[in-house]
Amino acid sequence: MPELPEVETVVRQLRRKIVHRRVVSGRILHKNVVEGISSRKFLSSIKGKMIQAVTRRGKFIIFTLDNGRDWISHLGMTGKYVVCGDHGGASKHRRAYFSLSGGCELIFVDMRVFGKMLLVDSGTGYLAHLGVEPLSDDLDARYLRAALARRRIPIKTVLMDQKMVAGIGNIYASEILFDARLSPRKQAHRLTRKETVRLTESIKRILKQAVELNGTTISDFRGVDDKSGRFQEMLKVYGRRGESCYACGHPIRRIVQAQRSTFYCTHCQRAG
DNA sequence: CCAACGTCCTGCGTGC
DNA sequence: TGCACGCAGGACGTTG
Repeated sequence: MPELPEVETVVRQLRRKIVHRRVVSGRILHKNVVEGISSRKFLSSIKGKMIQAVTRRGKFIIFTLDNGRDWISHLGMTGKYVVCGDHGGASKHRRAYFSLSGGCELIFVDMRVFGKMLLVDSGTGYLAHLGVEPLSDDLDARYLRAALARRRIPIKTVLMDQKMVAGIGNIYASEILFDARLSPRKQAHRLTRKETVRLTESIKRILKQAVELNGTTISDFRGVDDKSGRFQEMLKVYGRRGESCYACGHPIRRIVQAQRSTFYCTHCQRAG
């Protein structure tokens, strides 16, 4: 479900509610949720530990524990965390349950079970394969130009490659390319210097705006406290197949790239 | 090294 | 009504 803005929203909400609480007990309700070790081992490793911080890297959530280990979680397509009996905790798609100190409950709900949680020693570099954080200074036109130069695939597909830039998914890839007036079909290595600068600016502008609006709520995405994001009101192309482009009036087209939907305006985003 | 494709899951809407 | 199929905000392993 979530891309960088949604995960950032979740992390900020979780931070307010669960930092400095201890894990009193827990239950894993689906066998595929914990990766690498058994559910039993996972639970015994986090039990009694305090959550010192909640942070984000790409689309991963990191719960820093006070025993030198990180509890890392990915929401997959449909995962979400519900805290303290907030709306949604009673879902039949509950996959994990944690009782925290102070009478607080943390519940992981995930219909499709693509979400994951695992435990790593802090600083082992489990997330080291991820590319730069798009909202940090690490992402600039120079970095992007070098990264794109060796890729012989469409720019849309490259934008979603977490090893290049971490956090962009299917919705924001389309929105970013519309903002940059670039065709999603253009081969990555064929972007000009000028286009690369534009793309860099669009990545930052769109993601920053989406974070400010608490992400995009389509179908069932909700923040931890069940508030909707508001970026869906800003979507210019995603999910708008056949509708008129707000800029030029031409119909928005849907194509499939790397088995994912891409939406774009063939007039505003001409190849070439 | 790179690119393309299948797979892990469940549920919903659509059309026959 | 039933059923097959396409679609869904992701990532990774295998194959060529």
